[in-house]
Amino acid sequence: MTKNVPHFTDSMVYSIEQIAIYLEIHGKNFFSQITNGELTPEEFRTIDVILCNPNICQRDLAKLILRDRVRTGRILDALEAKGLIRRFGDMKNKRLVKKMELTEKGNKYFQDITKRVQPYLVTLCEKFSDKQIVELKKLLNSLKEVLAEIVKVPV
Amino acid sequence: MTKNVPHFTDSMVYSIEQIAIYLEIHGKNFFSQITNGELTPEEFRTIDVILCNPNICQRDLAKLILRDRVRTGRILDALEAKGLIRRFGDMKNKRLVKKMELTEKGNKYFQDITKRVQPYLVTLCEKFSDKQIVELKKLLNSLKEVLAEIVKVPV
DNA sequence: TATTACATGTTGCATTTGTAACATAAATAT
DNA sequence: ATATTTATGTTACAAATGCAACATGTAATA
Repeated sequence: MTKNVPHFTDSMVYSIEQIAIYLEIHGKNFFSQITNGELTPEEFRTIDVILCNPNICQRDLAKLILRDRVRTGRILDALEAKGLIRRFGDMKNKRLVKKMELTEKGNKYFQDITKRVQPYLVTLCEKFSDKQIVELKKLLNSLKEVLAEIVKVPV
Repeated sequence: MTKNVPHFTDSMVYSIEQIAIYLEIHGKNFFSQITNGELTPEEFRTIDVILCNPNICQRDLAKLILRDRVRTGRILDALEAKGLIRRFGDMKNKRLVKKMELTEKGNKYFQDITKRVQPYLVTLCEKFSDKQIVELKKLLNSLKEVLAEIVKVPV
């Protein structure tokens, strides 16, 4: 009697990966359009994380956006070059670290983009009831927690 | 009265993107370990799609794995070089196209990896009830359909 | 028939990303 | 006190990816 192993493409993981690809393609198109290529989706997310977590160093930021230190540094290089953030040295556990904050320009810019992103986020949810949205968010967050325990991010 | 725009990082989209990053990191580690770097997660997924969709040409495959033709072609180059698939010319709408099929070796290899992937997929679901799993899959598939309509994949 | 558009796959180059190593300095161990 | 480990950020090179263009052949159109 042969064991019936299900196809990977029927798994939840595959669905999420496909959704992520869609989101990536759309994000790239969307941002390149509404910002004239001045801001990438990843840069946008990073700014939001910086805003929600003031006074963190680069490595802490890396842990939050789940990217390694090199990549995180490069994102910040780009944001700094565009004048959207400012970097400054500071101490953390008696160690010199680099922290960052939004500039006036960055803040204004970010507010503007954030507003323009809303309609898209709403569109995605239109097919779902409020209750479904809540349920989906809850399940996704649980899944994220499971993954956070299993997966070690190289930071 | 200021409008209260929610943070992007509180959105469902952000959660999914983070989960996807976790899955990517883990997939890379996992596959590089159990296959000694011989197979990437993307190659594995591609093989599964090929198996589930026999007799398709490269472009049809590209549409299914949501990658452009260049990238799809390169994945197939790699799989062919490893002797896991065979490519052959065929006709589709009076047009010469390239199709592909698993080799004996590829089939055996794939079955083996598939079995080893199962425990991981199970682990991810452990925290959820069967009912929750069903619900989550259903919601994700709906979301995927919404995205499939909105996002045009450049193939 | 000539021309234009579409479908399919590939190539070449620029950009992005990943990996390993380096640099610095503090904490810890010997 | 000296050596080793840990934390943080950067640099340099290799690998992967994206994008535009090409190549070929069919369909559609003028």
